[in-house]
Amino acid sequence: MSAGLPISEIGALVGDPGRANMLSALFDGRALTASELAWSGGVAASTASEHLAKLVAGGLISVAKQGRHRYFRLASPEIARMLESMMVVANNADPAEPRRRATPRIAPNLRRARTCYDHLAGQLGVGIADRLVAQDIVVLGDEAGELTQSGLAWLERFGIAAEPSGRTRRLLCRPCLDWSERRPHLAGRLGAALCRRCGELGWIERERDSRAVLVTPSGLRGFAEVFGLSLA
Amino acid sequence: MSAGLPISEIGALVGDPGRANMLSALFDGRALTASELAWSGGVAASTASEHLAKLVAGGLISVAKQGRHRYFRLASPEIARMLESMMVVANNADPAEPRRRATPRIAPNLRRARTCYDHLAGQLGVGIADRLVAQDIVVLGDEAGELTQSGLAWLERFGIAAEPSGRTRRLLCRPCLDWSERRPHLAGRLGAALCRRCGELGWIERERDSRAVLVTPSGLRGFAEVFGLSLA
DNA sequence: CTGATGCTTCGGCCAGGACCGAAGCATCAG
DNA sequence: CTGATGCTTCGGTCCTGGCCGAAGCATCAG
Repeated sequence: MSAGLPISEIGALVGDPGRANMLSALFDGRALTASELAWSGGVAASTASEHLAKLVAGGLISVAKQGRHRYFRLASPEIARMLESMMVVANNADPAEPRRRATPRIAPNLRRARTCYDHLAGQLGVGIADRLVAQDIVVLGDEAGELTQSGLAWLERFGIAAEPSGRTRRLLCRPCLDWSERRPHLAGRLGAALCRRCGELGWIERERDSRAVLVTPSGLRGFAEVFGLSLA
Repeated sequence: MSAGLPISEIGALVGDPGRANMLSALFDGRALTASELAWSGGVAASTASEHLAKLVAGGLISVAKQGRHRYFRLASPEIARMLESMMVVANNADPAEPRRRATPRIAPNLRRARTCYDHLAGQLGVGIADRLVAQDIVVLGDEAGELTQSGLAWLERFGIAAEPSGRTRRLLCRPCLDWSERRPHLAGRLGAALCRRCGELGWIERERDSRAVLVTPSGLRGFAEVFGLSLA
């Protein structure tokens, strides 16, 4: 019911480097403790505490206390969507300027495979998207993607059941510009389902305290057999 | 190719009230002069000039000089998408806090009908969306909408041809949370096409120097006949 | 109980940046 | 040419807000 914040408040919340780094760290949908976020933000614990209080007050993140830890997470998928759209703009912006001090370097394991909110990103995510398009399982556009008829069958063989209802609750398939690869990977319900299924199959494991995803030995075989991906 | 700006820079650009107001003024896709934007931002011309320079440097807006005027517009549809997603977050955020000084009051004509980037918003926009859903012309979800079979025929009768190709270049139909009505209206290619067609029919006219849209007398009849809308 | 750990509050420092008015250019009208 | 208008640059003021360290609470381990 409330009239909501002015849009500038939202911008200002994301506009501080420390807070932006914290939000980026939360972007994969996991809950992190205040200490972890202080480290992500590159600030002292006291400063981080102030930042986190503002983010909570602004409704961008929510908090759950558990023992002597406080776990913070993004407050809603809308927040993740907003951050994503801001990343898209940030990546396209300002082609002339010499970079001030952009992301210094991408850790190789992050570049290899990581999560992006609830789906797979990095070389793995982009590779999967490429193969699904090449095999005519999905047709991908600028803002949305569609599952082909044969794609539906393929998915069931892979162990992902067709959605029962809620046909438009959340977009089935959406391209998401990959931050490190600069090419789209799959988001939306399909992206999340693929990520979940790969976890069930034991093909991937999430690393502690990081968005990085580890491909298991059986995953190496699986991605090669099913997707034709050779993950160097 | 460039690594792009850090996301915090983007946030900071939107994070100033003056700049945010200017961007909101540009949100309907039109080009405005520096003076007009100074007024929108509620700052002196000199201050506005500095803000505009920053927005241009950050790639959020582009400029075209024409005589002794300089016309500014949003640099790309991605920017509009980003602003929209930020508005969604702003509207949902912070249900507790007493509003600091939100948008003081919505001008009645803006509330009645206005443009939102390239489609219709306000009571008119929401009303159209309601009717199209009620008449089973579109099915609307949280993130996307679909045109029904009968809807396709209806659209052709209304004078909107089926899209020839580019089936997924831009999302056909997308709900967009209406800022004043707090309910969705239609965006995407369909929203833009409807807005354009209503203009062709002479049902609506854009007001000068404002996002407000005027419903003409023939528009009053048209909206009543075709959509069953009585626009008080 | 005592001590360690996680987090927040407090006090104080400091820089960035938002702001304005006046002056300086550019463009157009006459 | 002169004067009006649109916009930017410059100089200077002011204050918000980010930052830290130290101290204060809470929670858990022993």
